[in-house]
Amino acid sequence: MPIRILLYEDNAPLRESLQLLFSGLPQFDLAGAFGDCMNIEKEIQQHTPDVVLMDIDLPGRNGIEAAHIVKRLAPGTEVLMLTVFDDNDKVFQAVCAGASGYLLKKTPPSKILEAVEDIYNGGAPMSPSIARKVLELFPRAPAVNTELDKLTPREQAVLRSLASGNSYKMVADELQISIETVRTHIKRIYEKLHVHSVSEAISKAFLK
Amino acid sequence: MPIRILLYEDNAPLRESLQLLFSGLPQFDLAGAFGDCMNIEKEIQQHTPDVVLMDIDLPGRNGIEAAHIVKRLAPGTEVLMLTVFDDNDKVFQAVCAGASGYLLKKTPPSKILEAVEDIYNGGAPMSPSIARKVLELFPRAPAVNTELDKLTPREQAVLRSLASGNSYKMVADELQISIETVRTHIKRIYEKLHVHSVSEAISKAFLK
DNA sequence: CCCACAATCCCACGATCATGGGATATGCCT
DNA sequence: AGGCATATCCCATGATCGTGGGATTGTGGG
Repeated sequence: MPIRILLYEDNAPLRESLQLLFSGLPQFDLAGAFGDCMNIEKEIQQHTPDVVLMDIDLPGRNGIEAAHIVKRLAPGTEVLMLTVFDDNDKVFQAVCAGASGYLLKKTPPSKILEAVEDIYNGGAPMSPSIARKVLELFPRAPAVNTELDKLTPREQAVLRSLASGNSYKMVADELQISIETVRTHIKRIYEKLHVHSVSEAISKAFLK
Repeated sequence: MPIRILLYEDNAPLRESLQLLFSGLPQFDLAGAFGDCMNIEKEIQQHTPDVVLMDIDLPGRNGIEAAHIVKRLAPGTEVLMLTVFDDNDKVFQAVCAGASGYLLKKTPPSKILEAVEDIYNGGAPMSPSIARKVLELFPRAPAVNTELDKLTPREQAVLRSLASGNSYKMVADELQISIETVRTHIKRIYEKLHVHSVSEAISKAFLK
């Protein structure tokens, strides 16, 4: 069965060339191509696409809003953003809107086709520079981390393992040390963070 | 100038074949290859690599800890994780540790070389399935909270209270219910989330 | 009018955790 | 050489948690 696609792109020449591109290939079924997404609710419900190719900078209602709508109406439908922007803000908004892929428009057509198949198969195709931006969005702890910094690397490793839901024994296995050593590390952690349970330690170190 | 690389991989055959792979190419300079990262501080300072290829599952001190160390000692050095794990937890930890790339070991050698160049040039090479995991880590507004949504409002309140480090008794006081009720709610939470401890529940509901 | 579900409370038993003692070894700094 | 931090391991005891029952109330949908 071909991958059913909807395309939203206000630039007519680009839209038509993409249309042409998909029309020649049996593994794709371009169900529709539109210059704006003012009626996207109807179009989504009518065509039930597997993948939506979405430009960000659209007239009237932009691609970010549209992505939100798609994910609300059809959570299983994958949204692949296609845009000239690669600034942090746009990437962040797109990700929060539920997009699972993000390609720059300079991406060669063959890569776009590949990306559609990728995203349909559960992947998240991204231009390398976009992927980097996504990573940079993560609150990578540097400043606010006063609490975590009090712990030695080993203690941090123990706490991370606990935070992922492991028991003492599982931590011991994962870190290749005895359970007694795990217990000792945890005692130190409790002293340093002034807490008295695993969940309290996780809370102080990671959640706030 | 070639890209200077350090390699950490405990599987000797794989390590050696990667060594061989790099040694034949002038654009790469594999400065060292090690079976563990117990002395990584020294090695980083001595070789000042551009890129560190890091296995996650190493004996003694794992790749996550090592990535933290690398980024602390040499923030400009890029860390490319190479691993068999693609679970949310490992990916999250790697990202938080400062890794900028994440490849599954099944990745063909040619793609690994490409990824090293990508990461050196400011990209963030990731296996598609990994990229998807990274996206899923984001707190998406309309709720990727599939897990949290399974819980009733009261159960969510209990779990939030636990996540802030409270004991059963403290939860009971906070929510003005008896400790037995708290225990019952927690039992339901465990059933619904398929977990067996407070920290595991917190992990499933909030951290992933 | 039931029935399912949410929310509340109770008990008992075994498993796990928290805490207080220890101990040894290694490396680093002075 | 001595002090300090880190990391490893051991044991005992009491507190807390995890799990398996059971129970009552109110609410909303079929």
